[in-house]
Amino acid sequence: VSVETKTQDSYHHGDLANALLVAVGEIVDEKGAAAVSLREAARRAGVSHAAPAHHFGDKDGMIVAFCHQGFEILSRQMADAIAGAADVPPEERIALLGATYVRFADEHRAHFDMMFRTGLDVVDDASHHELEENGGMDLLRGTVAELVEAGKLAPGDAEAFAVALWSQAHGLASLWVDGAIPKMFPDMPLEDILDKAFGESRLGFVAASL
Amino acid sequence: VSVETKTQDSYHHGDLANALLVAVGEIVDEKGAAAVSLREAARRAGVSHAAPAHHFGDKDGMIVAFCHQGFEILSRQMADAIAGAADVPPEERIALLGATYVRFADEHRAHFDMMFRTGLDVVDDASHHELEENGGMDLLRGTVAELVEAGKLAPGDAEAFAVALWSQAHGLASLWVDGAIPKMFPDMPLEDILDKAFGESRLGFVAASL
DNA sequence: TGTACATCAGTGAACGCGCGTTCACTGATGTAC
DNA sequence: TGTACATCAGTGAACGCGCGTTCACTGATGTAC
Repeated sequence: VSVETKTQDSYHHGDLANALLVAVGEIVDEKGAAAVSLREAARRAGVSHAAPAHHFGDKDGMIVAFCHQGFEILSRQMADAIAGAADVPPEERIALLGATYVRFADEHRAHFDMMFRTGLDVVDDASHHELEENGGMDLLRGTVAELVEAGKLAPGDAEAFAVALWSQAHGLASLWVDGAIPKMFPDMPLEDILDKAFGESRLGFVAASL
Repeated sequence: VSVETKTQDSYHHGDLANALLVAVGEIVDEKGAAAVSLREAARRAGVSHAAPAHHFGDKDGMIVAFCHQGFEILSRQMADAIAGAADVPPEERIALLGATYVRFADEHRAHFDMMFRTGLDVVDDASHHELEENGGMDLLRGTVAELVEAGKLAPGDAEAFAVALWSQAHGLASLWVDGAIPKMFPDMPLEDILDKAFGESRLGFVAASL
C-alpha cells in the first residue's frame, strides 16, 4: 500500500487521516518506530507539516490511532480464525489463535512493532485497554475456559496456560519479525514453525500436564 | 546502582566508560530506550557532553557497548545456571536455561530492552554476532543436542524445538517486562509462571511429541 | 436560485528545544632520557 | 631526581538539523434562509 498524496489542485486532501496512518506504517517499516514523526508523515502524505494536528491533535494521538488500527485488525483476524471452527475441539481453536497472532505480526510488522515493542508509555496505557476491549484477550480466555469445561485442563491452571500460550505466540512473533529466527535457524519456513509450536499433539499435552 | 559522578576536583573522571553505561541503563529505565542520548548520559555522569566521544566514538558505539555488556551478563548467567547441573537430565537443564533467560530480562530490564527490543539496525547487526559468539546460543543448541542423543527428541525436530523454547522464554520475558502479564493476569508471581512454562513434565513431553 | 455565514481542513512562518558531531583548547598523566 | 614531551581525557563553544507545537491566515464546503 502506498500513501495517497493529495490531488494537486485540491486544497483539501479528502482522506488525510488514513493517508497519515499509511505513512506511519511506511516509516516504521523503512526506518523503525523511533523515526516516526508528524512532519515526516505529513511529508509523505503530501501535506503541510501542521496538517496532522487537525486529525490527531498531537504526535501521541497519531501513534495511538495507528496502534488502535492494529488492534482492530488483530482482533478481527482472531475472530475470523475461529469463526468457522466452532465445532472443532478447543485445543485446535487455541492453535488457530496462536498461529493467527504470529501471522498478524508477520503481515503487519509495523503495527506489531508499534503496538507491543516501542515501550512508549502512551502506547502501553492504550494497549491494555485495547486488549481488554476489542475482544482478542476474551477469545483466548474463552477458549481456555472451554478446555477446562471439557475436562482437559485443571481450573487452577487456566491462567498459567493462557499466559504460556500468549508468551509462546508473542515470542515467536517477536523473534520472527526481528529476523532473529531466520538468522539463527535459516531455511525454516514460518508455517513449519507454527505447526511445531501450536501443533495439535503438543497443545493436547500442555493442556493435560500443566 | 547509581552513576558515579566525577570527583569534583579532578579533571579526569577515572571510570567514565562504566559511569556512562550505568547512566544509559538509568535512562532506559526512567524514560525508555528512545530517550537515550550522549548528552543525557554525559549529564548524569557529571561530565561535559563531548566527553563520551573519547570512549565510544559516537552514539551507536555507546549503545552497542551497552548491549555488549548485556550479552555478557546473560551468557554468564546461563553458563552458571547449568554449570552445577551437569549430572542432571538435559530436559531439566533446558528448563534452567529458559528460566534464567526470563530472570535476566526481569533483573536487567534496560539491557533486555536495548538488546532485543529497540529495533535499531546497529543493535540487530551486533546482536546476531553476540548471540553466536558469547555462547548463549551454543548452550541452547548443545543441550537440545543432548536431548537428541538421549533419544528423547527426533533429530529432525531439534531446530524446531530450540526455536519453540527460545520463543517461549523470549515471549514470557517480553510480556513480563512490559507489565502485560501482571496487567492481564494479576497476582501471578514470576516464579509460578516459570514453573508452569518450563516445568519438567511439560518439557519432557515437548521433547517427545514434537 | 442565490447569498450570507459558520465550519472545517490545510498553510506557512515562527518559536524554542535537544540533539550529534566537530574542533581547537587545556589539564593531567606517564614515559624517555 | 629532574625535565621535556607525547599522549590521553575532558572542556566549552559552535554548527546545523529535525522536531513538536502554536497561530493567524486562507481556501473550500455545506447549511440556513
